[in-house]
Amino acid sequence: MTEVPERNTRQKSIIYNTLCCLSNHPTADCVYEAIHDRHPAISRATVYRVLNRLVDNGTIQKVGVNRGADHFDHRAHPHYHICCIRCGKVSDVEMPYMAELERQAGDCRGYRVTSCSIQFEGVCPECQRKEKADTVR
Amino acid sequence: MTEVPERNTRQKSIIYNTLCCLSNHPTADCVYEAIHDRHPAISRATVYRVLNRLVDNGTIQKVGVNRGADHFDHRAHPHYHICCIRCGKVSDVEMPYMAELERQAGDCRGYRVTSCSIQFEGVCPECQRKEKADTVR
DNA sequence: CATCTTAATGATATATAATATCATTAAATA
DNA sequence: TATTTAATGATATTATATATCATTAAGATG
Repeated sequence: MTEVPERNTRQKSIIYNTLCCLSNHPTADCVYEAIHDRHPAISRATVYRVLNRLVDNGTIQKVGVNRGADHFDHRAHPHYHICCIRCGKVSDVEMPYMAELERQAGDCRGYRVTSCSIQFEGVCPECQRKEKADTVR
Repeated sequence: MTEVPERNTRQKSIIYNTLCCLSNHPTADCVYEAIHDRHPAISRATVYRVLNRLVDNGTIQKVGVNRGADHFDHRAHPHYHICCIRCGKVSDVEMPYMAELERQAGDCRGYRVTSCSIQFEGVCPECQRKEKADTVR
């Protein structure tokens, strides 16, 4: 039951810094690729492990999407995301966070609600432009 | 561009009927297992294909969850679901559907919003009971 | 500073979920 | 009944992520 001390490693700071620099909600693999050129010794497994640990920490957040790999957001505070159904890109949604939603579903079916996320899907501006171009052709 | 006719096969009706009978938001694999005893010749791949086709049809809906396989709901009309973080069970959430949410995020970042789902997570009554029992022990 | 304990890492194997491929079957139509 | 081709069954493959385990090194201790 005693708290296990967490060690600060070179890998952790590199992975976290890279996530912050990328900033565009990359997947674990994207973070790995970005790191790999300059730090070929850092393992893919370590990237997955460190990102998940940062999520458990509450330092960052994981953004699950309908299809494909999880994305990661270097900002931990609760907010919504939208995922492009064409290219998979994830962006922030500038909408007030509805903290009362969890409570609203609270009594339902006797569940104790622990989290509640809204997943928006759509077509990003770039992909809309591509669509338009294809239609004209 | 012409519409391709869809064929009615024995497998489709068996798979759809099984989904309706199970009713408890099973995964594709659960549907396969339920079918396999009585219909060993029906392939797992066919179960996946037919379920996805029914989703595309709008006959049923796919329920994506944070962790683990997608679940399927034989009812197509839009409503929310909650997934137990202990046992993975999926249940309906009796809460009015907020159709205006899509519009609310509409202008955001220039995305054309196509869908919006809320994913509740929590601990189901059964797992709460187990937890309590474990704490007492 | 040297030593010790063990958390963290790197390499790899494995698990899981789902799709792709392709020869064969059978539904719908003529 | 014959024809066309969508659908199927078997299997391989892909994608994402975790598990395993020997090795490394962070942080504490003397």
